[in-house]
Amino acid sequence: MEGKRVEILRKGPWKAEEDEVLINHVKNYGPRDWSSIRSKGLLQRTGKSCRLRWVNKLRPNLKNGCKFTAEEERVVIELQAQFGNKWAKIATYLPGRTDNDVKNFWSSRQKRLTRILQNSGTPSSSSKSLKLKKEIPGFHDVPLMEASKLSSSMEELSYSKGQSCSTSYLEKSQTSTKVEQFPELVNPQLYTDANMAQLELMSRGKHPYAETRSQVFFPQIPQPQPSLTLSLESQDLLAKFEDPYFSQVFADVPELDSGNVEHPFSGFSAKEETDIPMTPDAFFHDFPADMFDQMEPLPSPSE
DNA sequence: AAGAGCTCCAACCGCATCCGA
DNA sequence: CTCGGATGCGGTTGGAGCTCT
Repeated sequence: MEGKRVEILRKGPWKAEEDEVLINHVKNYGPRDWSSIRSKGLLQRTGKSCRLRWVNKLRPNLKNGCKFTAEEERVVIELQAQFGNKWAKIATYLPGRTDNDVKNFWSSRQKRLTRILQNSGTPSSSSKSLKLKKEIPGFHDVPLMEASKLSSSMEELSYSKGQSCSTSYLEKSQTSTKVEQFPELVNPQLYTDANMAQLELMSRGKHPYAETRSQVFFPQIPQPQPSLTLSLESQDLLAKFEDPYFSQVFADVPELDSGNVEHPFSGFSAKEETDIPMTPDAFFHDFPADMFDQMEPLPSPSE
């Protein structure tokens, strides 16, 4: 066996030192040449493993450890209905989220939905339903008049464990048309976690507000927001530009600078949590001319 | 307090696609 | 055109940590 070096391939959880090596590699060479990391002897990890680690954990501006907001939930649910299990594609619409995040979110949601539907046949069987109710503090305290806001209200209410996360571009673009404008019922399949919790209560034969009200109850989801009326192509583009890593990483990579990579959102995405320094005009200035062709025209102020 | 059950998520695997030689 | 390596993607799994009884 001489001449044939037996390579020990590391698997499993990453150590901080390994992360550091990986980050250094990306700083020097960009997010590519993953397999050279092993061939250079920097890490005993496969290129695939390195890439995955970078994409899912080390990439800048990831919302690691943050629960999906109600808005993100809605986007995932909507896009899943549209694209199917194209997690990578869906993830491009959710800044800071990876395909793995979306995939995990969806599968746990599916499990939960399955369980709820099963329990709906056996209302008394769900000791776990009680747990679910507990996961949404203040659930029973939401007055009926607030029901149409439930989806957004639950954004804060439903994630007892998750820290609050930064507002995404998507959310930001929609704050002026928050969900209170959309009380009407939409596709019942679009249950958010919060809605599912209500559904679960229903499945146990108990309306969340049954104690005080007798109105017909149904989970209420906001309608697609204006930003979602963009053509999918444009959204793709937006999502790419939105990715903060797009500029951050390449700014550090000299050999990639030749193209002078600069995206129209630079200066925006990095500060999206605080304020938007650009004027609306400047903001749209660099978009492709046809980008808004398929947008539904907003009513003019005079109307 | 302890054990069982459950959820979440990081990471692996296999297949598909891309791309350069 | 073809082949092989690199990369991307979606499905799956295993373990840590949490909740419930």
